[in-house]
Amino acid sequence: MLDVAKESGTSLKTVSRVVNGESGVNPVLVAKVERAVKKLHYRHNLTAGSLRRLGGKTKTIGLLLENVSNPFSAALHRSVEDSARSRGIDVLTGSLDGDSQRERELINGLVARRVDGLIVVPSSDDHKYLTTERRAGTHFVFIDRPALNFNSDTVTATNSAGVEEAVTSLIGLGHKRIAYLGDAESIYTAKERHGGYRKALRTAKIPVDKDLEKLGFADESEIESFLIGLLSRQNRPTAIFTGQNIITLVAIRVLRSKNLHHKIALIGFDDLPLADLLDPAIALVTQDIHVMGSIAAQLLFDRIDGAKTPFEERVVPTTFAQRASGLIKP
Amino acid sequence: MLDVAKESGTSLKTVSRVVNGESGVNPVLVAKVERAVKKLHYRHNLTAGSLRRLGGKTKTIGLLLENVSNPFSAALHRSVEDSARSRGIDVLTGSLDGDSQRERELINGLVARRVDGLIVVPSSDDHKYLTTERRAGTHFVFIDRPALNFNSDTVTATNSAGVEEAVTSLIGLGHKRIAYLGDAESIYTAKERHGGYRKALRTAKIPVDKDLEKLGFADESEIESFLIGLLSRQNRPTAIFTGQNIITLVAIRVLRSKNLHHKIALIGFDDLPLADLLDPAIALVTQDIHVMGSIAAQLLFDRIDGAKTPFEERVVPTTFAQRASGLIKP
DNA sequence: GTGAAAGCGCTAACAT
DNA sequence: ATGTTAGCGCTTTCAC
Repeated sequence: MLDVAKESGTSLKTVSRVVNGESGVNPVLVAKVERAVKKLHYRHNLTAGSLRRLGGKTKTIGLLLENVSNPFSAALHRSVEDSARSRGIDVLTGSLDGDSQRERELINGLVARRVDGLIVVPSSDDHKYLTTERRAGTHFVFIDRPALNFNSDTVTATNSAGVEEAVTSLIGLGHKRIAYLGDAESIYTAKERHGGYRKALRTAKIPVDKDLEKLGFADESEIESFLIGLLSRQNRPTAIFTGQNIITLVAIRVLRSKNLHHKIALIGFDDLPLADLLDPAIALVTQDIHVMGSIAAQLLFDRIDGAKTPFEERVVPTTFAQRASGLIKP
Repeated sequence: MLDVAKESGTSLKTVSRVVNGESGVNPVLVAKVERAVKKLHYRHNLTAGSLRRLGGKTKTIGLLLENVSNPFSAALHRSVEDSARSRGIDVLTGSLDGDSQRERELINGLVARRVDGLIVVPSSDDHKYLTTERRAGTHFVFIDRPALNFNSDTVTATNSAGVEEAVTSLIGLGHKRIAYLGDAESIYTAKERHGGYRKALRTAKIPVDKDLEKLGFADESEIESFLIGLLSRQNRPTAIFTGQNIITLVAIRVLRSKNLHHKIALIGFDDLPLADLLDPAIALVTQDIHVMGSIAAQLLFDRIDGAKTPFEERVVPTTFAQRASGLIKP
């Protein structure tokens, strides 16, 4: 910058003003500075600036996802990126893969980079350790699932109500034996979704049959074998609700292989590309990921801008995309 | 850091040594410093460090993709993230959406953040402007398509050979009227893929029928209407090759709506989730995205480490996943 | 092995 | 409207 000042015959501060587009600089000097910038191939150094800048903002946020390559995470990423870009903020991303150790490592790393804030799909089950980080000035917004032992802004979907609506529709068609396959209840969303299933049964006064439920699978083959067992029973279910997209995928495959895909109803949670092109088209309860991401970004930016309001817990409605597989009668 | 030094009764430099895990520090002092760090909630500031550090490395790279939420970009992102993580490097991402203006803006922004290097799926058709940036010390690796007017390391797939193989297999089944729908030839990969189609025809001495080809569509409805026109002709094609996944999707829908999905062969380029579950299962030519990403990351890290070797053009083989839709006979 | 001083590239506060 | 000076938090160099 000093070189540019010398080359243009001005002072360091004037160069700074021009480079930052501040108003109130003589156009003649602006032109001189710009010529020198070009000549010397000067590139402004943003990181050096944030060192001294008031508030020390780096105009960078962190986004910690389950896995940047899964469709849910990727869509969330895009939504956050769009909100961030409109404010000139860059996004550092990372995949946690459900690993709580990695969550801590990545958060520490991003704090060391002095990100202005973090949007996190949490992988750990205790976030007390963030209290210190927040005191040091880093803001946190949780998305998809809330933090534990740590109060913060949170964006979730109506997991329970979404499942309840879909299962109720199955009951409306006359189904009484509805299987439920989901993730382990230790996962917040899985517990919520299962709760919605149970609530729908309770409302319809259908007793819970634990043999029709399974929560938590080690891998795809375990899903498959449970389903095969379920379908080969005397008194097999007439409908299946799958609480997560990999489980839905396996269910589609198994139903096909048993040639039951037109006989047994199926509704899944989470979007699935091409679901409407399958035969039968697959009914799904989906989340409005774009809205969730932009709300999370907005909450974070408000905190970064100094909002001192109480933490918010925003809940975004799910959508029930009813399709042929959800309309099969018992 | 000075506060920590005071608290621990040591000097600033000793704190720096401890915080950076340098060897040759008295364990007693290390313990003292660590106690003070805890007590004062000290957090190391990485960005300040890179200001003075030799070589000025920020341990950050930029990754510019078509759109972080599309499956190809997302998979590439994950692959690069994994390579970067193993070297303690963070990744700043951005979506270009085919906008060359945005490409320049984002690259300028990332250079201003002093990323050590960039991996780019280019959206512009002239990269001469990067020459200056490279001279300033930023390294570039291009992926999926090469840069124009700018020599650099590049990772691409065997677009042409992949299509050629698939079209040749159609010819082997007896197809002579094979339609080709792809992106505009201004896009490198689209041109390559179309070239593979033409080559397969030439080898088999099948004359090109321009009525069976269309390159470049404004939107999905244009794809749809072209296909509908194609299929309602007297002398309609017996097979279709689609050079990109959105076109493949539309083709699947149109073939179904005309009830021709079991009569006309279809092979598409790029992976499509659930493609094997459709009826018929869809044959696809796919890229090994994971390998492409890790090669790109490796090339970039080598440059960052100072490699002065000539620029490399690495080509990763595609895979032909033959399935029912590709086996339909004329 | 440890510490003091200089300075990375920039912005803030205060002149002029 | 423009310039000067101090200092952000750290690493480097070099002296002890």
